[in-house]
Amino acid sequence: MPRAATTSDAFNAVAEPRRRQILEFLVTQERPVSEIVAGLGLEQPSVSKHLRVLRNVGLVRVRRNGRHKLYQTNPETIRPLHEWTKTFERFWAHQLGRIKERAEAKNGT
Amino acid sequence: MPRAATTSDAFNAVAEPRRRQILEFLVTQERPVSEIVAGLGLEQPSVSKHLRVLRNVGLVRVRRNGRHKLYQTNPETIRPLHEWTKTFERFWAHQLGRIKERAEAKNGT
DNA sequence: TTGACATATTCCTATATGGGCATATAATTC
DNA sequence: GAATTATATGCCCATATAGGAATATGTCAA
Repeated sequence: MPRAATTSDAFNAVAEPRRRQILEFLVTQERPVSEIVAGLGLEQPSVSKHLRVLRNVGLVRVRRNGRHKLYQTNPETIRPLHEWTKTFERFWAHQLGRIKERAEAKNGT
Repeated sequence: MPRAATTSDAFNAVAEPRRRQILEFLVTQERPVSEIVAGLGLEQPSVSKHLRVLRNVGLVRVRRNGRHKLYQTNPETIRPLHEWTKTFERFWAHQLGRIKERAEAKNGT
């Protein structure tokens, strides 16, 4: 079996660095494709393809405006990733985390 | 160019659901491979391969103990992912969401 | 050493890329 | 309609899977 499709979920979509760049670029403001191309220095077809992947997993929203299409990051879809990483937070942060960790280790949890 | 290697960074390594499972399983306690196999119901070679990927990006640590090898999640490596997702946090939390909702309602999206 | 247990690696295969390039679709203006 | 601008898609290719089965390596015990 090959690797899961980039369109299968946000985790896979976000694994690609350029897509992360695009998401960062589009989070403060909606922008047309041409601005992404110019702003990030990527080829236009490449940007369109990445946007398609991002749209398929709901990481961006589109809106047509004349001959432009305005894309914007949909932050809600990033939230589950945040929540997942957050479950590990207590294991790197404070002492309380480590204490709890040890307690659970003893407990077999 | 194909997709980046799963060993290229934590983002790619974590894109695979089983590897996320393994990380969750190993975060509270170090465990031998056999326990991962039993606990998650995966094939042993598959687990070994996933562990290799996780080790290559620093997401797990290994320690030999007799004929067992004890693996444990290294939460520090997940931290950058958490930080990245966190940069979007303020965009899903408050007013921006409502503004967007209204705009989309008008737009029919 | 031999045997048993634990883990890692190798080979194979089907599939999903992501970039480059050319081209198609869409919307606007003349 | 024709020309122009903006974006999307199609095709080709090299590469990286992830699973399955078989096998190799490693460690301990008798």
